[in-house]
Amino acid sequence: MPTYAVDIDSLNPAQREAVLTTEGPLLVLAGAGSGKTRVLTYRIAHIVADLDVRPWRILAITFTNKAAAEMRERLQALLPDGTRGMWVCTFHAMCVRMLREDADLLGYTGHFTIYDDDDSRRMVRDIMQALGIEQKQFPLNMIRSKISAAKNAMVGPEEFMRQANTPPEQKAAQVYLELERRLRAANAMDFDDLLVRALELLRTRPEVLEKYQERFRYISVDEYQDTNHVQYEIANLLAAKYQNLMVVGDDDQSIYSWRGADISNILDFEQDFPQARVVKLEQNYRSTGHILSAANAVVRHNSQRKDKRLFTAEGDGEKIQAYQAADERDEGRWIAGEIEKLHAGGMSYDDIAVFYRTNAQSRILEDMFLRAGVPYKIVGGTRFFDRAEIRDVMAYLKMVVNPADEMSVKRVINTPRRGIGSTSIAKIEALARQNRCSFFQACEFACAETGMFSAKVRNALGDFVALVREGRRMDGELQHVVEAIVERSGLMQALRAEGTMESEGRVENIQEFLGVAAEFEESHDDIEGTLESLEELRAAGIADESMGTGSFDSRDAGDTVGDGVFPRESNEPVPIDSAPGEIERAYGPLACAALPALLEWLALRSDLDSLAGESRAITMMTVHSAKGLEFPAVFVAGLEEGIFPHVAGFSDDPAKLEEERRLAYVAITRARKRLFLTYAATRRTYGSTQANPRSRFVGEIPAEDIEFSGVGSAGFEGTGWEKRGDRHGTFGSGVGSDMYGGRVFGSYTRSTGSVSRRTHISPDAGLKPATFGSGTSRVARGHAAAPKVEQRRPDAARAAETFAPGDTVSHKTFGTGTVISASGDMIEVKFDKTGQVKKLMKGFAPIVKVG
DNA sequence: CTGTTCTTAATTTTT
DNA sequence: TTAAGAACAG
Repeated sequence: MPTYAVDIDSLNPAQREAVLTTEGPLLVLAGAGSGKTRVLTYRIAHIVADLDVRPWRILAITFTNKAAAEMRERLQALLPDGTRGMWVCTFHAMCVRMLREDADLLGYTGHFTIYDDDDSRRMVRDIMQALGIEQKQFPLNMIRSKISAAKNAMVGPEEFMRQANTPPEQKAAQVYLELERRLRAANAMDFDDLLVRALELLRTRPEVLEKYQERFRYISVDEYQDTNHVQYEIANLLAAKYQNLMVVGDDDQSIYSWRGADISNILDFEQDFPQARVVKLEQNYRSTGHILSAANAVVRHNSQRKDKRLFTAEGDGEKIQAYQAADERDEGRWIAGEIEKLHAGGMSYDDIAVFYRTNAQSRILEDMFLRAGVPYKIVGGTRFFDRAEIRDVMAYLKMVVNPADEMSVKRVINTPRRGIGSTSIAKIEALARQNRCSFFQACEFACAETGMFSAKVRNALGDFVALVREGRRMDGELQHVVEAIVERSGLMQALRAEGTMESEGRVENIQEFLGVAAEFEESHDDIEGTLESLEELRAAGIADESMGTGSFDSRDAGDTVGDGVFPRESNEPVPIDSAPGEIERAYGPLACAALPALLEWLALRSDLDSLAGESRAITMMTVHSAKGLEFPAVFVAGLEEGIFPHVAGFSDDPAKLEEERRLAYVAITRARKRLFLTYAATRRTYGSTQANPRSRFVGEIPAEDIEFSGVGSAGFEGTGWEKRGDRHGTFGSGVGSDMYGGRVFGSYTRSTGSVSRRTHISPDAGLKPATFGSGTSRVARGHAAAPKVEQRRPDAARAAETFAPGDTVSHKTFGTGTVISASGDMIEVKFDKTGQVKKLMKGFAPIVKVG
C-alpha cells in the first residue's frame, strides 16, 4: 500500500481516481461544488511530492487571478518543500510572461503596453472616425465583436478582408487592418492579442515551443468550458509532446459563450484525445437537497449537455423560498427584511449574497438596503481602476513606460486642460500619418516646428512632451515615482483647483492609488516572482538539473531598453519611421523598473480579485460574477421573463436560452443552505413600467423543493407582511408602497465621486480594507472612518423617537446632519458631509438623534 | 477650445 | 430612467 503525501483517504472514489491519474490526457467533469479545487491541488501535490517531479515542471492554468491565488496558497500549504518555479496563473498572465520574454521575436519590445477593453474600444472608435465609418450604420460593438471573433479564429486582417462578403464584414475588416497597424505601432496588445500573439509565438518559433513543452510536463486547465479557441490551441500545443494534460470543467456552467468561450472544447475533448480518461465528479459537498434538486431539474431542460446528475449526502435542508413582489422596490424591501431575519438568527452578513442578472438591477436593491440599514458591498460594476481619474494616472504612467502608446498619450494630452483640443490633436495625427511615426513623436515634431501651432499651444505641448523624458529618469520608491509623475502632470493641481466635492473625491481616489502603488512594491513578488523562467530558476540554483533538449541559451541579454542610447538632451525629435523599440532607446532607459511591473499587475486585475470579506456586509453581484463562489444564503432577484432569462437571449436562438438556463444553474448552485428567489409583478425598466411573467426557470423547479409567497400567492396573507410590519414599508402596509402609484420615500440622489459611493458598510467595521491580489497585499480603501453610529437596525423604541427641525442626527451611511423638517413619518435631513438634503422615513432609515 | 444641450441606446465582462 | 457621446453654440 503506497503512502501519499496528501490525504488520499479523504477523497471519494472519483476524486481519488482523478488525483491518481497523472499520466496522459484526463478530462474531469466536475459538477458545481464537487470539490474540484481540492482535486486539482491534491493532484499537483501528489505529482510533486510522491512522483518527485520538480515544481517548475508544473503549469496550472486558471481563469481568474483569485482562483490562481487561492490555488497557490493551498499548494503552498500542501507542499512544505516549496512550489518555487511552478506556474499557477491565468491564461493571460502566462501569455504575458511568455511574450515579455520573447517579444522581440514578434516585433514588440518587452515593455509592450496592455490595452484593456476601454483602450481598445477607444482605438476602434478613433479608427472608425478616421475611416469615416458611421457608428449608426455599423455599431462599434458589432465591429469589435467581428474583429474579436476573427482574432480568436486566428484569421489575420488580410485574410479577413478576403473573406468578407457583407458590407459590415468589409468595414470590420478595414478597421481590423488599421487596428492591427496602430496596435503594433503603439507597441501595445489588447486582451485578445495577448493570447493570439502567444500562440503565434509558440507556432512560429519551434525553439520557444520546445522550451515550454520540455519544461511543463504536467499541465492542468481549470474552467475548461470557458476556454476559447485560442486558449484551447495554446493548451493543446503545450501539452502536445508529453500529453499530460488535465482539463477540469463543467459544461453546465458555461456562461461565457458570448465572449468566445467554446463549449465544444469540453464536449469534444474525448475526440481530441481518444486515449483520454474521463472522470465525473458528481457528489456535491456544498448544497442541501432541495437546492441541488432544483439545480438538477432546471439544467435538465437543456439539450446540449453531458449527462450528469449531482447528488448530496446531506439532508434536504430548507425549502427554497420564492417571493412575488409587487414591484422592484418591494422586492428590495422584502430581501432586506429576509436578510435582517437571517442576521437576527445569527447569520453573518458575510454569508449572504444577492445576485441579479443585470447591473442595472443593483440600483434599486442598493437603495432599499441603504434605507433598511443592511450593510452591503457591490462587486463588479464600475471598478476602482476604471474610474476616470485613475485611468488618467495610469495613462501617464503607461506613456512614460511606453511613449509609443498612442491611446494613453491621447488620453492625457489635454487632461488636465492644456488648451490642446481636438483640432490640435487632429493636426498631430495628420503629422504622424504623414511621417509614419508614432503620435508622440509627432508631438515632438510639432513642438520643434514653428508656425504649426500658436506659441501657447506649442509651449503646452513642449511641457507635456518633456514629462516623459523626466518621468523615465525618475527612480526610487515606486510610490514616489508615481507621485512625482502625477505631480508633474498637473492632474492634482487642476483637481484641487476645481474645489468641488466631486473633484475632492477624485483627489482622494488618486491618493488611494498612490497607496496601492506603495502596497504593490512591498508585495509584488507574488506575481512577477512566481512566474520565473528557467534562466531565473537556474540562477537561483533551483533548476540545476538537466533541462532536456528544450533548454537553450538565453537570448543575448536582449533587454531592449537597458542597453539603449543615453537620453538625448536636445529637444530634437526622435527619427521618424522608427520601430517601437527604437523609441524606447531614444528616450533612454526607464529608471524605475517597478513601474512596468505595476502596470502589468493593474492591467490583469479585476475587482473580483479584491473580494476580500473584510467588512461585515452582504455581497451584491451579477450572476456572472458569482461563478466559482459560494454563500450559505443566496438571493436571486428579478426572476422574470425578459430579465432572467434576459430578453436579448431567447427569442431568436435556443442556444442562448440554454446559456441563460446555465446561468440560472450557476446562481442556484452557489447556495449552500438557503436560497431565495424573487420576481416582481411589475417592474420599471427604461422608464416605463412593465409586467413580466415569472421566469420559466422558477417553474422548472419541482414543487416539493420550493415554497411560494408574496403578492400572487395564497399563503401571503397572515404570514408575510404582517410579521414584517409597516415600518418596513412592505407591500400593503398602508403607509403605502408605490404599487398603487403612491410614492413612499423621497427620491434618493446618489452621491458621486468618492470611492465609498458603492460601498456601504457597518460603521464599526471602520475602514473598509480591500485586498488587491492575493494574501498579503492589503490596502485600506476608503478615507475618513464613518462616524460611530449604532449598528442595529432601528427598533420599536427608536421608531417612536421624535425629530424636530434643528435636531442633529447621525445616519449610518451619510454621517451627521441637521433635520430641516419633520412631518408624519418623514423627515428631511441636510447632511454635513455631502451637503445634500435627503428625505428619510422615520423608524426605517438608520438614523439616531445625537443632539 | 470649452461648456452646454440633445440624441440615442440600453446584457453578461474571469482577462 | 439614465448615462454616454455627439452635435452645437459661445
